[in-house]
Amino acid sequence: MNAFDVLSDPVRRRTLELISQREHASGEIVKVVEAEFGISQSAVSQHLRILRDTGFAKVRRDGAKRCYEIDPTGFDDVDEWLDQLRRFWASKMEALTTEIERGKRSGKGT
Amino acid sequence: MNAFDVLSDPVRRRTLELISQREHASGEIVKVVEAEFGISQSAVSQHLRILRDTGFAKVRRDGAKRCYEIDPTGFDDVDEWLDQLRRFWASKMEALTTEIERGKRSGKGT
DNA sequence: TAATCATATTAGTTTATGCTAATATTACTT
DNA sequence: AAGTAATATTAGCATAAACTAATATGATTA
Repeated sequence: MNAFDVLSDPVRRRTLELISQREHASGEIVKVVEAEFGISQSAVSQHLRILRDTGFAKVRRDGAKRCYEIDPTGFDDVDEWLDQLRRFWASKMEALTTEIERGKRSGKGT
Repeated sequence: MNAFDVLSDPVRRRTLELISQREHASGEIVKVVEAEFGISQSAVSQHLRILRDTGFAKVRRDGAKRCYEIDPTGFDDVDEWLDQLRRFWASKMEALTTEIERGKRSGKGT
């Protein structure tokens, strides 16, 4: 599953919000998400698996509990793609700015 | 449709790559996407509509042609969400760094 | 104005993904 | 060891979203 597919789900985004603040046990995430989205423990667990498999979350065992924390790795592809895209339109804007400056210097208004 | 949903489709991402570099007529986008993904003009047109409706693309009429260019507006939600998330784990990392520094000063290893 | 080109829209089908229900696994407690 | 708690997994169902085929719209050309 693609990094953008991962982020396209609201439950997964909410989960990432939670574990980006501090480590959360699976059960804690289930409680919040169950309350806000009305879905089952099973559903949450399946989302957690996706977050693990795609490098968005790391797990630590604490007895029977599993503690999830954010893993920045998953965001690398997203960042790279967004940055690459922005490089183009940033350079386009720069060209526009240059054009405007040129206009100003030759006294042709803003 | 959510901004992340928009970006979760590979055809839409490819389209955004194209129009971030320079304006493209609908037909040009269809050609590229048809070659790379093997989908119809209709499908591409439907994707273009989504990009318009969600603030990722702007259109200019040029006779019968429609010229698409990137609209940064659509990325605002994405940026905001990512930034917000990062603020948390950045501050966590900062705390960690501080902790490490403290260890160093009190001579307890790296 | 008829024909054609460029693009958009609609209806209906297919498919991927998210969900539930049930069950399995693993660890802790008594 | 049995019972319980915490979490994961699996199978099957439901639905949203992507696609095709057909058609509509709007601009250009003959």
